[in-house]
This record gives sequence, C-alpha cells and structure tokens, in this order.
Amino acid sequence: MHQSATIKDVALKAGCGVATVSRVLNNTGSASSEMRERVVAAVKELDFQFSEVGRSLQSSTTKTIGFVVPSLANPVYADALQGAQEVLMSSGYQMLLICTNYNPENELSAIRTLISKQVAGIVLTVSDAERSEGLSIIRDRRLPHCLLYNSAPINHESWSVDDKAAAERVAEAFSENLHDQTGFLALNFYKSDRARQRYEGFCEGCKARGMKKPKLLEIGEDFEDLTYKLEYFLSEHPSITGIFASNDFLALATIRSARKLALKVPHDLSIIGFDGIDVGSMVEPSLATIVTDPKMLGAGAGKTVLSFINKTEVPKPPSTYQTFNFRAGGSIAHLGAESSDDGKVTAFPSSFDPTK
Amino acid sequence: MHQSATIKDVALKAGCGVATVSRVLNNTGSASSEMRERVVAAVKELDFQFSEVGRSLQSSTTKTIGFVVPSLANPVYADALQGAQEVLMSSGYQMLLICTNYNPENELSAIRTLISKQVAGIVLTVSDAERSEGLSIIRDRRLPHCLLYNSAPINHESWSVDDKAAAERVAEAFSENLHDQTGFLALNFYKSDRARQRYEGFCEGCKARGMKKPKLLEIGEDFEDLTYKLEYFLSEHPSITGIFASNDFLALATIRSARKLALKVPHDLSIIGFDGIDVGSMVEPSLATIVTDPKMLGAGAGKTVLSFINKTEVPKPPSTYQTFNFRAGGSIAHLGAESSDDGKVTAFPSSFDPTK
DNA sequence: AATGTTATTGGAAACGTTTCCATATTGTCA
DNA sequence: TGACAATATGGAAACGTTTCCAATAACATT
Repeated sequence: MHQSATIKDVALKAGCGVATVSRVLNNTGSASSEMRERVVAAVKELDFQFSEVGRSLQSSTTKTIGFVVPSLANPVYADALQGAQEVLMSSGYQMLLICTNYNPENELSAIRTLISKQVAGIVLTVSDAERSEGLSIIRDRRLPHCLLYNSAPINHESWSVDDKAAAERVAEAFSENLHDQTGFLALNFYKSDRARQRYEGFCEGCKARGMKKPKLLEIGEDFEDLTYKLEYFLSEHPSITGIFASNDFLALATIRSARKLALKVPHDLSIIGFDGIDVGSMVEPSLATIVTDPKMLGAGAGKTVLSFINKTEVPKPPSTYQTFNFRAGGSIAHLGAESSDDGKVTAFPSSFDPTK
Repeated sequence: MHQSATIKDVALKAGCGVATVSRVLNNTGSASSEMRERVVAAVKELDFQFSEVGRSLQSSTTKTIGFVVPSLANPVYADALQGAQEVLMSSGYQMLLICTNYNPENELSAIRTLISKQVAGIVLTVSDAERSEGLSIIRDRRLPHCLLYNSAPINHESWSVDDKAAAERVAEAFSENLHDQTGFLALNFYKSDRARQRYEGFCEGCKARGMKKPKLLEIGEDFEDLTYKLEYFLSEHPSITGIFASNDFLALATIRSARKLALKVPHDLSIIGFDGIDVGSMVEPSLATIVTDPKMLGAGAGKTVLSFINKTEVPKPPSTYQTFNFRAGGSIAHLGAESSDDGKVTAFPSSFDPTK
C-alpha cells in the first residue's frame, strides 16, 4: 500500500462512477443500499482516504487555520496555541504554525505563505497591530481572522489582555506599598506593541498616583547581560525601589540577577511580573504578577475565527477587567515609615496558593 | 482584490499561455526576455501568488511537515517545536501541528489526517513507539519521518534523550549522596514510554548501587491532588528520603507540596527532576535535574526528515551521553553519618549558574 | 396504457498547477 | 537558398475531488 488509492480506484473496484463514490462517502445525494455496500467494501479493501488536496482545490478552502506567533519559547504563546488547538481540532480543523521570532518581515511572509496555502482563517499576534501590512492584506481578502494578544484596531476582532489596564494595576500595587520611583524592564520593547502599551499604562498609573515616572530599561534578545545592565541601571537611578518586568520569565531572571548583585528581593528591590506562569507561585519568594489566562484567550481567538467561517455568532471577548488579575506575592515589599534597613518586610509565605 | 488571481489571469494580462507563465515564474524552460517582462509586470499588477493547493495536486506533495506531540503545555515539546520550526522554515517548509493530549487514539487519527493532507514528512512523539499503529502506517507508506523523544524501534530514526541512561545517572546522584530508599513520581505513567523507561533505568541504577527498589507514585492528569497523594505515599513508605520526578514541573510542584506538608526540601526530602527547564535554576533551592536540550532535538528531528525528503545524508543523532547532563542543585541533600536532624545540608548557593 | 414523479446513476466540467508535446519562429551553416 | 538545429510559445492532459446535468429505471397516478 505504498501509493494512496484514489476515488477512481474505489469506483473501479465498486463498479460504479466516481460521482457515486463521492455521494456515498459524503452522504450527499441518493444511492441504493446495495451500491452503498459495494462502495464501503471497496473503501475498506483499499484503505481509501480522501485526498484533502484534491478536495481543497475543488472547494477552494481547506480545513486548516494559520497560527502566527512570535515564539513558542514564551509559554504564554504555547499555552494560547494549546487552547486554540483544542477548539479547532474538535471542529475538524488543523493548525498551520509559523513563528516569526519577533521579526516583522517574517510576519508578512508568513501571512503570504498562509494565504497561498489557502488557510480557512488565521489567528495571529503581530508586532504592531495598528500598522501591520500583513494585517491589511488579510482584511482586504476578507480572510476570517482574529488577533491574539494585540488590542484590536477598528474592524478587527481580538482576544487579548488589556495591557494598559493591567499595567495600571501594577502601578496601583506599587503605590499601595508606598513605592515612588520604579523601573520598567522590557525585552524587545520596540518590536512589541504589547510592551509599549504596558509601559504606557504603567506610566499613566504612576502619574495618576503621584509617583515618579518609571525609568525604562530595555534589553536585547537574550538574558545573558541582564545582570550587568541591571547593575548599571540601578546605579544610574539609585532611588528605584521596584521593577515591573514585562513578563514573568524576565521577572524571575531579574530576581536571579538581583541576587547575584547581592540585593535582597524584595527587601532591596521589589519585582512584579506579568503573565502569571505557574512556576511564579512555586518560587521563593513567590512572584507578584499579573495573572492572565493564555489558554482561554487562544481558545477564544480560535472560536472567533471558526464563527466567521461558519457564519455563526461571534463570541464576545472578555471585558477589560476580566482579562487579568493581580496576584500578590513575596517579591514586593511594603515600604513602611520605618527606617529603610529595618528588614521588616511583609513577604508572603512560600506556600501561598494563588487563586487562578 | 477579494478573490485571488490565478495563473490564467496572469496569462491573460500578459497575453500569453499559462504554460509560459509557469515557465517564467519557475525559471524552467526558455522564454524571451520581452515575454519575461510582460509576465513579471502582470504578476505585479495582479499581486499574483501561486496557489500551493494547485501545485500540490499536480506534484502530489506539499511543503508541509506534520508535527505530532502530546501537548505544548510541557515546555519540552514547545521548545522542540521551536527548534524544528526554525530548521524547516529555513528550507521553505511549514508545520502542521497536532497535539494528542496523551491520547493514543488521537495519535492514529492525527497521522491519518496528516497523510490525507499529503504532508511531505512527519516528526512525531508517540505513546509507545514499539507498538504504535500510526507509526507502522507511516512506515508502510514510506513517508519520511523521525521520532522525537521516543527511542527508535528498528528501522526508524529518532532524536531523543536516552531516558534509561539519564535515569541511571539520577540513581547515581542519589547514591553519591547516600540515599537508599527513593521514590519515582510520574504523570501519565502508562501513557508514556518515556516515563516507563525512566523508571526502568532508575530501578536498574538503584539496584546496581545496592539501593532499595524505588517506590512508584503515579498521579493523574492534574497536579491538584499531589499534596494529598504525596502525604499518603510518604506515610506508606516512611523510609523514603528522595524522590525522582519524571519532569521538572512535577518536581517543582512536589517541592511546593512538600512545603505544604511542612517538610523541608532538601532536609526532609530530596528532589531530582528531569528536563532542565530554565526556571529550575531560578528557584530556591535550585532544582537538581537532568538537563536536556529540547530545541536541539527538535531541530535534529526536523533535519532528519528534510534529509529523507531531499535524499541527502541523514544527520547522526547525538550519542547516549550527549543527550543529557546532570545538573547539581540545592534540592538534593547529602545524608551524612551525622544524626539526621543536624540540619547540615549542602545546599548550593541560589546564584548557582548552570552551564547550559 | 400513457403520463408524470421520484430515485439512482454516470459523464463531464471545474478548481490551479506543471509538463509533455507539437508548432512556429529564428538563426546557422554549407 | 535549402536544410537543420535551437529557441520560443501555447494547447492539452493530468493530478483528486465535487457537483451539475442528463439519462435511465422504477413506480404511482390517472
């Protein structure tokens, strides 16, 4: 059974025309029960399966959804993918995956590729949703699609965390703990509108609470020089007492770097992360962070695309304040009125179990 | 530009036959330079792109590689996927992804789906490589493929960690630290030949070093009842001093559960994990574990499939002892000759920086 | 018995490519 | 100038489906 059997082979074996085979197998149109049996027998004998390629050519659509994300090294996207995958699979769709590695050029070529493969729809995260060329191509073609982790430009659907609101909540958390001068740490800042929006929201939140404007620390692709850069950053801005890291990995790496610099977390430096990955609650001190639900977002984006395809009602994304939760943790210190070296810090117990 | 232009439209606009367009665009066969220009102009004007579906039908192959893994929630597979994706993309291939959620039935249907979509090759992790029905279908069809994280049955290629050897190394680590009675903790034990091989290797390693046979603790889908099960397990087997968890997440969760049970890690219970995820070195105490390189494995499997497709030389997978490394960490205690409650434990400093 | 209805079936076109083959056009060489 | 080779081009078949349409057969209604 090296070569696949085609519908012609089945027709030949069953002694009928290809049209009849197609009708029987798709349960469309009529066929005598005797004919049905013969076709089914032939199918079994030949281990026949339809070629999706032939079908796609004829129907000019595929049972495939494209999925474009920056990277899967970030568990946020991996989880979202998992969520989307489950939804799509249960509707008989598969996923064609492309990672762009945060490179906007890859984005465009990814989208072109997906279009040439005739995907039925696309779920995507782009570098800059407002001015993405790929995105306008998709719209021009009226290809069913849904953004993921990008806030939606007009006329687009999106399932995303409300980055600005979440970042404001972080500012609130720092404010509640009497921090005044903070820093914002981002990876790929200029390549991600998410990071920019978080910074914006954070700045606004700090301003609204009378805090100083956060200092920005941006690092490149890798974490390796984080310790060095952090040291320089803190020496430049010695009044910084807390850092908001734009994702949890970065936050954990920052804690590690702080330790290498002989800084105690949270006593000498408070850290708040973003994303709410599981391990954040397993470390000591536990990581204060914004908890999100990537799987839910992925599933929602998947459902949205499906609803466009099937012309059913489009599901409503969660409202702003349902897209995230602040999770308290031991990585943020309360700066009391006491002298700053008293060591009294309200760290949470390590067994603190966050509600997810 | 709602509907895509086809090669016919281009031919019409350029005033030539479709065959000519095809030849020009694929640089196959001859064409006058004047003709070339007209075709290129028409392509630009119409924003023409080949339909991969049409091409695939004609060539009976696609530029797509199937990827079948249990789940992406496990970062090991996400990283492997990332590695494979990069290799494949640079050769112009895309990935069709299917997650089986550790369900062997999904495996088979996934493979059927991929075949019906005419993938050019498959990278896959199966539940049981020795008796996988899907795998034999693939072989019967002589479909280029490579296993990932399964040790290879005869006549199959595979890129995988040597689970048995790695597990023996874990036994050695326990032995060096004078542990005698240990436990093995697995998720989805009966659904994963990896877990079984790790247990086997661990048992053999313990036996070879004169240690007691490890007790097996298996847990279901979720981590939620881990604390309860761990408590019961330890009360049943009070002589256990260390646990080998079949992956790092499980190991971290076990540390958390141990804490909830008021057990000190590593003083009361030592933990060794498997996989070597980054956060393992960020937590306190740092996690002793087997470090693997999922990205390298994924890339290798991808290259292998490509080499089958292109009939080039098949890359050699790393030899057994290059597939993993033991990383020491603070989660394993040395049981000295002193009384067991002396609290002297050789924890590694938290800033311990593993060589990757 | 003649007619109309319905169920069953197969031929053929269409989907978008590539490629074989035949034809038309040019150029080369004696 | 005639013969031949090389180049340039287009028609048509093939890839595996679905679906329209026509043809046949079976049956019910007068």
